[in-house]
Parts: sequence; structure tokens; C-alpha cells
Amino acid sequence: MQYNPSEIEKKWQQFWSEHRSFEPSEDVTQKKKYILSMFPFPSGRLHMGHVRNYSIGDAFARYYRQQGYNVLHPIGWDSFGMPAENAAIKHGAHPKQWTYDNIAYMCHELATLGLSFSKEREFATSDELYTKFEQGFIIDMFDQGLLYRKKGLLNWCPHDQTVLANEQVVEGCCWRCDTPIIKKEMYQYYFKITQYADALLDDLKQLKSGWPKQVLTMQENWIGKSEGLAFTLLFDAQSQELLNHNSKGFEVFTTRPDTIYGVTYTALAPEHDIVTYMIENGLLDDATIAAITAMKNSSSVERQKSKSGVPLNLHVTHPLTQETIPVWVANFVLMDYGSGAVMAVPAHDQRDYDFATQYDLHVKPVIKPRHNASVEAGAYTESGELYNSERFDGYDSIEAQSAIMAYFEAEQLGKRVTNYKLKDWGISRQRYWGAPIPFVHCDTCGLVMEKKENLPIALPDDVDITGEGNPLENHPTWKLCRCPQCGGDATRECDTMDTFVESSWYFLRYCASACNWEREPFSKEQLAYWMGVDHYIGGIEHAILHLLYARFFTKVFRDLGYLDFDEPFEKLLTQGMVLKDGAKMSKSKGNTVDPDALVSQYGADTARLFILFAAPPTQELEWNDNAVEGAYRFLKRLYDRSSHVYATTTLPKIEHATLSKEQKFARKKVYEALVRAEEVYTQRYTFNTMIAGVMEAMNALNEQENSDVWTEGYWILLAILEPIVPHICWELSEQLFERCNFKPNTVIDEVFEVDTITLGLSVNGKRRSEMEVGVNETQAAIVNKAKTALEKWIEGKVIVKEIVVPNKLVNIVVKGS
RNA sequence: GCGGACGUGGUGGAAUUGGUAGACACGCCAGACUUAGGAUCUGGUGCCGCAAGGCGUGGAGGUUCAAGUCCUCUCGUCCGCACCA
Repeated sequence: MQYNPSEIEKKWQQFWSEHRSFEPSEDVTQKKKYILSMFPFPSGRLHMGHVRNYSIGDAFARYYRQQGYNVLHPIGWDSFGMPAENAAIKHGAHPKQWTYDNIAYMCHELATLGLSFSKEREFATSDELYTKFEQGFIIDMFDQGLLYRKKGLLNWCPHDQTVLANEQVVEGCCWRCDTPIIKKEMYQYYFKITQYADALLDDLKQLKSGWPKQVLTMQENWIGKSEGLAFTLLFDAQSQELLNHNSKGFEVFTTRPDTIYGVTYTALAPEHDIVTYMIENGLLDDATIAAITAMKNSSSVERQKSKSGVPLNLHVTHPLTQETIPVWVANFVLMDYGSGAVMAVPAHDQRDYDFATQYDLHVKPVIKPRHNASVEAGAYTESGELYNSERFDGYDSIEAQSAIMAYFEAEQLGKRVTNYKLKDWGISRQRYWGAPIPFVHCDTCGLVMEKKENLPIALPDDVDITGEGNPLENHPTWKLCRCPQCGGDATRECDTMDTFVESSWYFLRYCASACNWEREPFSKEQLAYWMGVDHYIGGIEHAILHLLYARFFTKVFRDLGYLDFDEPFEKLLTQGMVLKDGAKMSKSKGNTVDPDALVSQYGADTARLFILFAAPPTQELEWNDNAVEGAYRFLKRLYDRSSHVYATTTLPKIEHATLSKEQKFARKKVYEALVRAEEVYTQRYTFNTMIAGVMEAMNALNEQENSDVWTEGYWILLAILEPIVPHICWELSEQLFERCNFKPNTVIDEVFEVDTITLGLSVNGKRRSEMEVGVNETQAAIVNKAKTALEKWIEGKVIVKEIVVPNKLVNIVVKGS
């Protein structure tokens, strides 16, 4: 019989579907595993990255099913988002139509891969039911003060007339029309993720054993906790007068309080309140205002290219020296970090130095470079001994930091504070294809939340998607509504939510079974049973945003009482990219390989085998058509050589001692593969080495003819391979073993017992020869035999040392000529 | 600039704790079977060398009987963040 993948694969896919083979059990007393690959965006077609992602996840899911676990392995669709609207703009398709057509098509593609997904929990995040539950959470979060609306500085595309997410800004320009973006102040809904900054940082410790170090570090840096001193710089009398006594001063933050005596100027962000006040009240000349306006309107990229600033004709008093210090506006001061104002120490900060040099500002050194430090031109940013620092002269930088902070606190001049780079998460999008934010603007009551019984606030189907403006805002009637509070005329919020909101809780939704599917998003019991996700598999590109947001939602839901754990994903596996000709596969480069074509040519099993064999899952995978062919040949051999195997429903009993050398070796290889498989599935995830082990075992089986050994070998190898190449394994196992072999197989120790061992022989650590010795030979006998074998290399030399590493090697150390 | 990952044959990659470097596969070479093969099977294949032997895990040192693995320095590639005060 010939290996015919298309026939076999169709047969088993149908079988699995008819038998609901992969639906999890409702019995919560069973041991469970929750295996999750990140759900796809329905872009239209599957790409190789998807195939890799789902092949890895499927391997885990199938392995744990074999091991007797109740496995949840769901799939769904992250189906809101810009690409649907872009397709509408480009091709005139309705976003909804486009999305659900794509889902239908990709569903079919996924089915041909033979992935063991639970189908009964599948959903798309654009489903109204999902929107309804999500809007409910939004209301809860608003009640808890975790959602608020405020004016914020946003990325604005002047051409497309919309706000863009940071990730939609490519090198300072709009990703769609390439127009340079500007910062614009607008109303915006924010999640108060900063309230959880410390928890998000601290709980990374819980993830140390299960998450890649790289991801933990990226999250840590993103949160960006830094501790330092915050204090107020007070204006001198003249400046206060100038400001009509509207401001006494402003706060600054520093992580280097030891350099405080070196402050020679201070700088405000162009967006700072004081600056705004001065502009609005005519306190600045036109040239200055023009310069500040230019700073505000320049893109962030531009702003980084060169430093610029203007003096404000204001002065503050140094809190310790009482010196008078000029106040500048500088483009490098960011409004959204710290207090939007800095104390500048040009002598010990490169950025401050550059600015001071450019504008000829005073530089005052206060830290002596260490003797061994190389003193170059510019700022000395290392630690050292303080001078020019009054009572703190002679202190070491490190001591000085705590001493100065203590002094500020004692004198009530300032306080220790912690700052984060993490900002509150702005979720408003002026977009159609997203979940509406469930709020209402009422002239009488102000901003009012919808009532839960009115949910979902669904999208209207009849919209014009032009790419300009907000389609919901432009819709003639959709936004008109009654105020949930006073019943008067009101308008709906027309912003929709960032799609990262949907992906922040989809893994919880999968825990809900049919029994309460419509009624509630999930139950606490179901979450308690299925969560956390045991293996979460996805691309490294989600290392920060998605994974941080999902962690945030989990903590919020915990505090809202929906669940009882801190972290959603126990083990995270970040897969590498799929490359071709050294570059990421992409349509624009024309180096894609179409999964459909691959499956129809070789079958899903070949695609899956190649993808898992070509590289460890965390590494980049270089596509190789020849190697795909090789994977196919292996499966063909696996199918052909089953002719050596007889049908049975029990593992053959084999008298190991009676076997020939080749037969013993084949058994050993088979059981080695079994041992390695367990390690790989549970600890190492290097499926490539496991597959190599199976290939070695196959090669060894082929060197002998004992049908018991063949049969035992297939019994075990098919079980190991089933999670990787399920169709061929189910087919062969059905024919030969009635699938009795798909369960935990026991390792038999006797196959690893050997009569002789081959030892490596080396002289001075250099390998020279090898020899075979009996397992029971004494060390002395081994050394003697080794010396004889190594005669040629040790003749006439003095033996200094003899080292025997049991079962490995003998090393003779010699001296002299 | 800061942080992280990684450098092993012609190629993808093996080598749990320091212990026979190159498993497994691709490619290539040779042979067999074939009307034919881009099918299948068998054998070979790190580099230099006729051989003996020598050299080999980015480079330079070091520790050790023994280093791909540990330490120091250095070069290169990739990724993330970035005027963060």
C-alpha cells in the first residue's frame, strides 16, 4: 500500500469531527491541561507563522491527551481592527462581511491541518455576544475608577483625520498614508494600568521559571520603574510677579540627587502648564512663541534629531545654594514622564551637557572622576567623590544620594518618589470596526455609563467607510439615544476600543462551556478549573503589549472578584519567525510559501513534521523546500516499513537476552526515543531532537528483522509521533494496534543494560583511540588495557595521571619527550 | 546609549551536570535497480594531507587531566526600548 496523505488526512479529520474527539470533558475532577496558541487575526489566509504556532500547540495538546489529561485546546478569532476597515476603503467590502468571510475561509484552512481544537468554544471577538460581555467589564472597571476620560496628547494623522496607536506610527509617520504624525490634545478613555505598575513588575517573579528571560526583561524595561527625588523649584520674586502670582514654582524629578549642586539651569516641556499660561497671557514675545509652537508640532522623530530650546525670562532659586537659576523650554523634556520638567546638570549628564554647550549655559562640576576613570570631553556620568557641594563635600556619590534625599525630606524640601515609564493605556479609537465604548454624553448629566441591561451597544451595519473621520460620528442616527440616567436626549460615545482590549480576556472566555455560554462570560468555577493557561504559544512580537495587557486584566478581574489567581499564563513559549532566503516571509518580498499549496502537495503531516523538525520552536526557522521533501520521504518510509509489523492489541513480550546485537540496539534506540519524548514534551520543547531520536530508532529497526522488535518499535514510535503527525499515526495505529498504543508507555530498564561499553581513549586530553570493555571490568584492568592500546602515544613518557570517567573515557596524562 | 538573545561543517541543526564535537536531516559524491527518473535502495561525506598526522565550535587569553560548555577581554549578527531626567 502506498502512503496517500490526502486520503488518510481527510478520513481522520472527518472521524475526529464526527466523534467530537477534541472536546474537553465537563468533569472537573480530572487532571487538566489548558494549551493555547495565540488566536489569529482573520487576515484572509493562513501563513507559515500560523502553521508553526498551531503545530506547536497541537503537539502539546495531543501529548497531554495521550497522557490522560482533560485538555482544553481552543481557537477563535481576534476579529476587530483596522485591516478590515482598510479592506473596506480599498475594495468597498463591508468590514463585517470581509471579516466573517475570512474567518470561514481560514477555518477551512485550519481544518486541513488536522489540529485538535475544541470547536464548540470557538468565537470571534467581533461577535455581539463577546462585545456585550466586554462592555459589561468596561462598566465595572469604570465603577472601580480604573477607566477614566481625560484630555491627552495623542498621535494624530492630519491627512486621515484620526488618532493612531503608537504601533500604527511607523518612523513618525502614518502607516497608511505616510503623513508625518503630530501630537494632538484630545479627549480619550484610559485604563489606569499605572495603578498596577508595581504588581505587574513584582509578579514577573512568579513567571521566572515559565517565561523566557527576554520577555520578562522587556516587560520590566517597559514598566521602567525608577526611584529618585522629587522637589519643587520656587520662582524668585520677580518671576512670580511676572506670572501674576499664579505659580510659585514647579516640580522636578531626578535619579541623581548627588549631582544637585551642579544644577545650572532647568527646563520645561513645551506642553508644560506654565508655558501654556505664559503663551495664553501674552507673557512671551512672538519669536519665543513660534519656537515653542514649532517644538510642539514637530514629530517625535524630528524632536529627537536635534535639541532646541528657548529661555523664558523666568528664574528659580536653588533649594540648597539659593543661587538663581534660569528656566528654559527644551524640546527634549517630555511632558508625559515625571512632572514634565527637569533640573539640568550639564557637568554630569550628557543630554544636559549637549544643550548647555549649544546655548552657552554654565557648567558646574560637582563630582570628581575616579582616578582610573577615563575623562573624556563632555559630561562625567559615573559615580565619584562630591565637591562644590557644601556640607556633602567628600561624600561618595552613592552615599550622597541617600544623604541628600534624607536631607530634603527632613527639611521638607522634597521627597523620595518612584516614577514609571509605563503610561495609562489609551483605548479610544476613532474607528468603526471595534467594540463601542458604552458611554453616553448627556447635556444634563454629563458623561453617563450605559446600563448593563442595554448591552451590547452594537455597531450599525449601514455605514460609509471612507477612511476619513469617524464613521460612527458620521452616521446619521446611530449616536442618537436617551440618557440612561435622566431619559433626555443624549448622544453615544462614538469612539471604539483598541482591539487589544478583546485579546486581554479571550483566554478566560474559552473556559466557558455551552451550559452558560449565552448567560455569562465565564463562571468562577470554570476559571478555577481551567486557568492558568499551562502552555501559551505565540510570537515574540506580543512580548510587551498583549502579554502586559492580559496580565493587567487578570489582576483587575481578580480585584473585581471574578477569579482567584494573579497571573494568566504559566508557561510561555515564544516561537521564532519563519524565514525564507534569510528574510521574514512577506507578500511584498515575494518569498512566501503558501500553506494550502504545501498541504495539497505533501499533506498536513509533512508540513507539521518539517516545521517541528527544522529548528527548535523558539528559534528562527529557515524554509527549505528540499528538507520538506525529506520530511515527506520519512513519512513514506514510516508507512512502507509498517509491513514488518504484525497486528496486535498488546505490546509484544520480548526476551531481551535472546536477541542479537542489532535487535538489542534497535530496542535501545526505541526506548531512548521514548525517554527523550517525555523530556521534550514536558521540559525542553525541542521537538527537533525528539524527531531525530525517532529517526535514529527507525534506522536501527531497519538494521534487524525481528518482527516482535519491529512491532514493539512501531507501537511506541507511533505514540511518540502522534502529536506531531497525527493522521498517519492514527491510520497506522488503527490498522495495526486498534489505537491501543496511544497511552503512556512504560520505559523498560533492561533494554539499556549492555554487556560492553566503548570507551574513548585520550592522551593529555587529546582523543587517540577507543576500546570496548566489559561492564564489570575493574578500573585497574581498564587502565591497563588503555595503556596497551595507547602504547604508540605514551611510549618513553612518564605517566603523571590516569583518569577513568566511568562509561565515557580514559585519559592518560604524560610528561616528557 | 540601555537591555536581551545568539555566533558550531556547503546548509538547518545535535552535544541535560565540563568528559569520544558534528547526532538527525538537507545538499553533494559514488554505486545498485530502472526505458526513464527530480522515484527507491546501498555506501561515503568537518577541513588540510597520498599517508602518517595535523587543524578544528567568531577572535585573544585564562582555569582544568579534560572547555562548544566555566572565567576575563574582544569582534560580529539579530531583536526590544530609547532625549525616561
